Amino acid sequence: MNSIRQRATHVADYLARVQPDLLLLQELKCEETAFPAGFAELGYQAAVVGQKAYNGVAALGRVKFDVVHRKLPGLAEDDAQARYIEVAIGDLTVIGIYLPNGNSGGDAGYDYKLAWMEALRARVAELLDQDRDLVVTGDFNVAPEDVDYAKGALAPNDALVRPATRAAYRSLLWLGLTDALRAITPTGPVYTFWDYQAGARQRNSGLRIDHALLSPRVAERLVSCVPDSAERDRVQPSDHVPVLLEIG
DNA sequence: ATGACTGAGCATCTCAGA
Repeated sequence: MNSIRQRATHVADYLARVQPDLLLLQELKCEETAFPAGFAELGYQAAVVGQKAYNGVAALGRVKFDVVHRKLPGLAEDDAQARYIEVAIGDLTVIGIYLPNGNSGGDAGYDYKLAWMEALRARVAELLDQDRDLVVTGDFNVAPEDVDYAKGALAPNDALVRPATRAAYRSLLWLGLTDALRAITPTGPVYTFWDYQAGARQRNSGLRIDHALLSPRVAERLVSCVPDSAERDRVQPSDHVPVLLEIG
């Protein structure tokens, strides 16, 4: 979801209703000091990586977790974009990402997206080499296949579907990760995002760009993975909906 | 073919989002 300060009650309602063990948030659009404090009284510990105006990620857990990284290893030392949080729940590593969109900033903006994806691939490879159990989830800003966006919802050369974007995404998957939503629903459109413009929700002109990728042992425990599309029809909704992942 | 919504910020416009 975008803009946590606008939608703190949406999140609180979701936590109370669904009671996830862990909730990963993206596109907070606020600094850490401005992150809403009220989730603690619902029993959730918060870890926030924020910045002014843009980006921002967080983890909310009712299970105890430790923060392992607040920046994606492998990026430039002075990279200040708040897009990555890596936490550990015992033997399980969970990475929450807000992957760069890549449509702004010209060639440099798109190159940054590809560099970010390569750094993510390298970090995931490192964790798999260590035999860690792993979930990588969040807003990937990648529609992996043509079925993953409605006709006309994106230009053919959009940074979310450009061949180099999809190749980078496949190189991540091919480390041995399972796309949890596609393991549950192998074919057909399943969207996680509908634009605010031009009646996109009413026309079901959506995208599948929010993913949950599982390492092999975690994939064996997969029970369900489904976007909560009803959240898109709330008052003042985010343009993204939550993706609920259940592992046994 | 065109236009279109939302939030944040040194703000009545620009930038970014996707």
